[in-house]
Amino acid sequence: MSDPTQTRPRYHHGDLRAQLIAAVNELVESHGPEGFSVAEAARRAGVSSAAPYKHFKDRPELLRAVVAAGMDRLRDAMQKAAACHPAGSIDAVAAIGQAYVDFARSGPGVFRLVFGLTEGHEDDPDLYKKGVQCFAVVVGATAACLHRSVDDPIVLQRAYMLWTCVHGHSFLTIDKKTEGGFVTVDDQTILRAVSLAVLSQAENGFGAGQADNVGQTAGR
Amino acid sequence: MSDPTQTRPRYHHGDLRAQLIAAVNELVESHGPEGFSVAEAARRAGVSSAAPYKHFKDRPELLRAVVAAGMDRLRDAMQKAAACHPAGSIDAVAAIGQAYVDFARSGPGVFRLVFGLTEGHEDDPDLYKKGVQCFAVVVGATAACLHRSVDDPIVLQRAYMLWTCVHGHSFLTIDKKTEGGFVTVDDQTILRAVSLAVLSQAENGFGAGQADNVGQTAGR
DNA sequence: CTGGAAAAGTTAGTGTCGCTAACTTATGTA
DNA sequence: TACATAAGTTAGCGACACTAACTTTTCCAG
Repeated sequence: MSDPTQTRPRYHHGDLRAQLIAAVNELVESHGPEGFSVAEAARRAGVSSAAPYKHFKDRPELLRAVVAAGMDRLRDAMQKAAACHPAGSIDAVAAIGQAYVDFARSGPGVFRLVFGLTEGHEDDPDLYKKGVQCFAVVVGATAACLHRSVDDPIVLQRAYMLWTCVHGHSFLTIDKKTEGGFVTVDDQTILRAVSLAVLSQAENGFGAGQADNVGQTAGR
Repeated sequence: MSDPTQTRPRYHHGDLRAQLIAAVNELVESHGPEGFSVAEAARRAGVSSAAPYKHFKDRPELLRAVVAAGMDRLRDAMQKAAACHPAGSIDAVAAIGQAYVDFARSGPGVFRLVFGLTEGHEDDPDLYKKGVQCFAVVVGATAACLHRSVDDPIVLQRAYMLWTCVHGHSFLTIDKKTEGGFVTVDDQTILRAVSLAVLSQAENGFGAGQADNVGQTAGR
């Protein structure tokens, strides 16, 4: 009744629920977050404007389903990205960050829905759990990198710092705040620089040798 | 006709324009961004629901005015914060960051409006200019700190990195993503750590002595 | 002063949206 | 095969964004 991936054959007609979520995804990307309507989603799914309310209590609940699906995709993408690099490497951490930024860029509308808005969905325990799951990926990679436990306060703090930077970069890029030519940063540069800066402090002094090639890169 | 600060005496009744902006500010804080209506704002200002359209072309334009006022406040706050510390000091940079976070926390609705949404207002040249002005404050402090010119690519890049972290932290705190007890970060800690990490790289190796007291702080 | 243009407000009305109620139809199962 | 229920329908309500047409106030030129 709540898993959009498996089609439930006992349902009356098609899988309207999944179709509605897909429609909202499209609408959100083309008209911005909040720039959609239940009515329009129903229209695209070929049903009457009242039909969605058989599957979702109200508009926010439909939105929440879209957000939940988005968070699942984000978590999967980050896990997959980390798996491509040696456990405990800075590359793994940077790859997670890159996955995050890619997710934001490939679907700015949904990304904004997931993180930017608050139509009462931060109180939803399901979404909260998914959020924790996402953060857990970052924490895991951070812990491995620092050779510490996943509940070590230092690990949590560093993971959070990484998150803030990646999150901020994601938001600023999709908001086009980096355009105008006066800022030239590619993802690789910023992600590696931040990972290095945040993750090497707890170990020894700092990887001083790496520090100066950070400012050079420009293209991508 | 567009300056909400100076009252224009030649107008018919009161300064409805300013009152509407104020009303929307309140509504946005109490009902979330987008959780307001032109009609409700008019009601609060004591006029008919059609009156606002004598001052604003449509809903997005009213929104844009609110955003513009918010950006002005943000810029002023950052400038004021920086002025309390010696030019070129890390304290100045951290204070700017603190002002940014405070702005977000004191008015999450407006903050989200300024940075999170896209009801066509990133194309507005006025808002774009104000955005650049805000970033210029960060760039200025960064340049002073690094003893470099404000158009030095390294300065711009470092300023951008600072921005991403502060921006991300702001968003995650107002989204309550830091609650749940598993992350304990106070603003001071993260702001100083980030400023240090980002700003000391271009100079020499790194301020290694400071590196380890970063993880300790917990309360605020 | 005064007359008129224009600014700033009004009411009334349209189309859309969110959502509900009441009804109809298909489906799985006892 | 009967029937409970899931899944759809139409009709309708109240709210909202916005417009048109009208009224009132203010400013300013003569």
